Amino acid sequence: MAQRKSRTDRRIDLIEAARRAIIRHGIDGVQLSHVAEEAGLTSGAVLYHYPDLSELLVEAQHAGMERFYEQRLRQLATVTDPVSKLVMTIRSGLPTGPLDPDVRLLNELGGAAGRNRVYGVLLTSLYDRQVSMYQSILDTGAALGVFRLSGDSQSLARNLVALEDAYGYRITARHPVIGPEEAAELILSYARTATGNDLVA
Amino acid sequence: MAQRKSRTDRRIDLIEAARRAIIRHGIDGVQLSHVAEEAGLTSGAVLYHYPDLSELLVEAQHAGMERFYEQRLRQLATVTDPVSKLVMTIRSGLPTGPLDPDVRLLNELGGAAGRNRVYGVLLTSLYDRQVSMYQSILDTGAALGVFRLSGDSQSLARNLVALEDAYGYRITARHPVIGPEEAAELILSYARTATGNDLVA
DNA sequence: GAACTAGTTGAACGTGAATTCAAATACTCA
DNA sequence: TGAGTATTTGAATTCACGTTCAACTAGTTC
Repeated sequence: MAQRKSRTDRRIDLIEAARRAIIRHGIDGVQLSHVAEEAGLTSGAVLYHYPDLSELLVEAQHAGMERFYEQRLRQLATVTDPVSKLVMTIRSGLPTGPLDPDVRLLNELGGAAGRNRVYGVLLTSLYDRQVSMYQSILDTGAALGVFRLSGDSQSLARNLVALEDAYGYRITARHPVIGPEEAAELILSYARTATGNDLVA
Repeated sequence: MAQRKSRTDRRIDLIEAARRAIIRHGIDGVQLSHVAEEAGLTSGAVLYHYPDLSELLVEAQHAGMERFYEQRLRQLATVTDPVSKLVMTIRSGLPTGPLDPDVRLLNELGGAAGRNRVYGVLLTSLYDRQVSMYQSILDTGAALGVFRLSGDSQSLARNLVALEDAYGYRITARHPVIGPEEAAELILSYARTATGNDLVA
């Protein structure tokens, strides 16, 4: 028998297992047995904690998103210079490679968000928070006179997040020439014209 | 009994039916019976034409992509002025609204492309072709002295397509403030700095 | 219009997954 | 230690889906 765990511990495990299962089989292709296998449990045990699989999937997506976002914020807090912040943030929004689990998970939501309102709301809320994150970096840099913005900070921030998203898809789809480095450089080229700054640390 | 049709006609119908079924149920959630229902046939009839459902799905995705791309090219051919071309192309790459079937279909591929090589290749090739499309518009405009490009045309084109893609996702996910108009304006703001042109027709 | 061919149906079958639940097991606390 | 509770298992059941195929139907050809 698998190691017995407390309700809360097991639920955390299951959320992790669901994350992996979604990445492996797709948000619409994942099934109870996949999650059970990832968790090293039987289907019955999964059902004991989550009688409704779709609820577990939503929680898994939610947790994955929060983790992704929190991680970026945490990294951001380690520097103060707006230029470093901007460059670091651009890099932290891109997958490390085609297999990056965080981005793979987020990408699963893209299609589903058009069909499922809950996923649409989740994804939209992540986007908006990321926009705010960029916007505050841009505003700070402008206030300090480091950046000379080419437009309103919100529009620029929206475009920056949009670029991240799109290159995330390109990289996970294994574009033969656009990898993490190239994508970062493409976004940076936009960020340079947007801020009027060379963006060299 | 459903109207009897020739092999080729029926296959065309089935590809259309599969397109609708994918949009409704997701690329990983679609099943034989969904396609049959959309086509007004029984599962057996579908299987008679496509013994392997996944092949039909690939064909449906392929057809949808080609249609999307050809449509853009055709529209592009109706004007000659680089400014009009650019503005028109930006608009034609965005969904008309959250329910736009062409973009909904393409979005389904995003997540699947990370798991399925065939979908990855399809999506990558569409991206590259769209980049070429933009690049030739930019290059022409630059040659005519209408555009003063802020960087190499390939990078600018890559970013333009990336922005389209990303806003396609935002719109189908029903972002409360970013609709087709707003997205077009955001991309145009980038295109203006990229071309040094006001882009007013 | 008879023979042939291609397309379609519907029922039968097999498979695999979700669901249910009694029994087993491990932990908690008195 | 022993009673009680929470967690997990595994087997039984049910259900939904894909698959097969004989029969049927509507065209096509001669």
